[in-house]
Amino acid sequence: MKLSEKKVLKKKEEILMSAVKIVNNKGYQGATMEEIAAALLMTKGSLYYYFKNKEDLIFQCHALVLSKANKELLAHLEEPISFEERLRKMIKTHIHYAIEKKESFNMIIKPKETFSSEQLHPILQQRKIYAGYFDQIIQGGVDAKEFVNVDLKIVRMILLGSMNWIQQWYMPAGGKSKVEIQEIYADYLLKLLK
Amino acid sequence: MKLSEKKVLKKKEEILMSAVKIVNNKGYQGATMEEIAAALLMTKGSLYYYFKNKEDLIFQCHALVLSKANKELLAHLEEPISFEERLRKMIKTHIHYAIEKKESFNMIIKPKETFSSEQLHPILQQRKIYAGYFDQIIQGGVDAKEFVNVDLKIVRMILLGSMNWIQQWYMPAGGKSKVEIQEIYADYLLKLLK
Amino acid sequence: MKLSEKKVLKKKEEILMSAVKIVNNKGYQGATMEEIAAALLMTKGSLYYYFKNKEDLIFQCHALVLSKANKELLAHLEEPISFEERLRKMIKTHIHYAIEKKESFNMIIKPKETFSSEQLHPILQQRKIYAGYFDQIIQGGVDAKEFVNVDLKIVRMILLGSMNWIQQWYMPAGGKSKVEIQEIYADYLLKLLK
Amino acid sequence: MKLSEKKVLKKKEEILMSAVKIVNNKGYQGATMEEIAAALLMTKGSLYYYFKNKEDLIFQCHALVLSKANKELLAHLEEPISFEERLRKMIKTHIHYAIEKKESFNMIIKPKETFSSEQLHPILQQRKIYAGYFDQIIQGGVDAKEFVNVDLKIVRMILLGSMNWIQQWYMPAGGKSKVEIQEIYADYLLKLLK
DNA sequence: AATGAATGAGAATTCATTCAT
DNA sequence: CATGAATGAATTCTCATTCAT
Repeated sequence: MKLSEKKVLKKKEEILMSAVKIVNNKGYQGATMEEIAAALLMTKGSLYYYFKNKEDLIFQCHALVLSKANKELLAHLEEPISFEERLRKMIKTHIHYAIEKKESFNMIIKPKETFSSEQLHPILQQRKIYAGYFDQIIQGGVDAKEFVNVDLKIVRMILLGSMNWIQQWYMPAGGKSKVEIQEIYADYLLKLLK
Repeated sequence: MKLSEKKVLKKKEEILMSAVKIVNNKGYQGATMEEIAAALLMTKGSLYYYFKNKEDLIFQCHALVLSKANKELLAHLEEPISFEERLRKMIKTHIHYAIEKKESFNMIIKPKETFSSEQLHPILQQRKIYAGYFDQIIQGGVDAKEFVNVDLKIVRMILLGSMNWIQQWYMPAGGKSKVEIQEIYADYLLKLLK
Repeated sequence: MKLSEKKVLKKKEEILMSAVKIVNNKGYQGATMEEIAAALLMTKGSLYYYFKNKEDLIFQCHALVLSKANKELLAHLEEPISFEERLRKMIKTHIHYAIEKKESFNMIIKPKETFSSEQLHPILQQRKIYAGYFDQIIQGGVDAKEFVNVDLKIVRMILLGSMNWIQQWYMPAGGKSKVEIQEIYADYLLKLLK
Repeated sequence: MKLSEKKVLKKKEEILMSAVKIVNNKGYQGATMEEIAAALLMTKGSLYYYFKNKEDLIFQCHALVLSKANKELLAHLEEPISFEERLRKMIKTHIHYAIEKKESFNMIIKPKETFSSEQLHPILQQRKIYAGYFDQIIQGGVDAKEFVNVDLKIVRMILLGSMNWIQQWYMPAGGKSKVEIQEIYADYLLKLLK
């Protein structure tokens, strides 16, 4: 890869990182190319050098965020500790994302009708992988008799659903800290598996 | 109230019921007045006879859905049965809404940045009331020693969050039926309180 | 004329009197049928019982105001006093209209491009008659050697123009009273004829 | 100032010059963005590249015209000739504007209720300056005993009012020429000061 | 690589007008 | 007579997209 190509890639990611925040606050329709460009001190026109069109840009936002989250989760999966400990870490990681990277995170959890089906497919694929990591740990725990036998899919849905919801109400200022929430949620959610 | 006023109200509700579906599929920005009107075999202009502007129309969509959901939940609250039974019914009702009235339901769970704060307030107020019904039952159960002592707010959040998530994945065709899901969810979620 | 017809005429005038004010504040395009109706506690639709359309309504506003002003001026014209005295009275009357009936008055002085030429004509005709009254007095005064010989049309234009302008700046609260202005203007303007 | 900024300014002025004519023929409400754009062989959308919205565009029309008129008048104010000569020149300049730049001129004399008060203020300020130039000459003439003592404000109002009125009746084709009118008006109006 | 300028296809909104009741 | 309801054309405004420089 030539240096110039690397530069382009870096710039692309820079744009995506910034765009993620805006798209999340305003939604697909609400976010304007103008706004995305302005946040980067660029002009609208320049965005079209890097991305084919708006849909493409926003699609790549999703892809970027998802692959990052997946990578992080995968790391936990492979740690040589008990299933309960591993699931606990995954729960904390997920909550961390849900709270600290709220903007990016939203992209994972609702790809919506925004995309043409050809673009939607790889995103859903990634989501499936992400969910699979949880399934592996839960099933592993059940097999190892660490967890009681459960309906795998349903329990995973309860886990993810309840955690995804946190960002709807979490306020850094008042109430519990992120760490407290991580602990409490891990405790309660693990009760489902005991 | 005069007959004419009643007629207007009925028409308004008719419009809202139809609009809810569209707004939910396309989102606030994606739904157009044209489309909303067309679905009712009206013209754009007519909508403005009933609603001040787009924001007003969509705001009233939220208000309508919320008040209906609230009413239904309240009924369960007052039944003369054990707290566990009542909570079970409320869970089932909530899931029923989340699945069957998916469109309307979405409006309740993300009012977002769509609304001017003056309109947002009454919606949040209604949401608070809705959440309060769950709190009452949970606290009641704890006081009556039916449930173990829990962090009220957190548990309620886990309940609602996990249930709200159902609509993201539920597919009537394959897998479990609504009734099954209602039962399974109720079982699992009640484990948190035991 | 039947009683019912009289009633209609009365209602028409009532509408016109009210419309004049609105049209004057907002201009032809700015004034809406809605607003005109609302000021009379009627509905838009009802206006169309009395007037063919908006243009017709506003045209009749002009006609009404002009005919009233003309009638009043004519009275002065025929008083058995010196030309100077008569002109003085006419000046005062005109200023009175310009200040006190500002809204109505504006209609006289700028019929503009608002009207179709067929409607514009009678209005211009009336204006000509109004101007003619001033011409008669000035010419009469010149013939009677009360006034010096002047360019009739130009002087009349200076008179009317300067008086029409008063409403642009006159403020009842501060500065000179209406009566003072009437006196001062009469004094200055008569200097042109001496 | 960079070249590009200058270009924008030039284009802006080009648009304004064209818009002034249209706004004047049709008024604020009557003139459409479509029409203004078409006259410049542009599209509606482009106007919004240069101006925030219609109100902004029209506001800047006023500002442009006023500042031009003010500059011109100021030049006369400083000529080293008698007060009478200077006032005569100012009268002629004003009449020239009223006749030849009728469109632009109208904007000066009636800012109206069109503007939000925050925009209205600077316009009124400019008008005050314009009027002040006349006041200076009149007062100067009085002090220098060239003119008789007069009510400064009233006389200035008579001057401006009568001249502003010219455009209501002046027809290039028939009757007197512009130059004749300038002379006659100057003669008559100066009589007020003698 | 970036930008400034322009465009055109919608979108929301307004309002005169109509008409059945 | 009056009105409520509906309409549709006109108008303002937005924004993704293009392209010459």
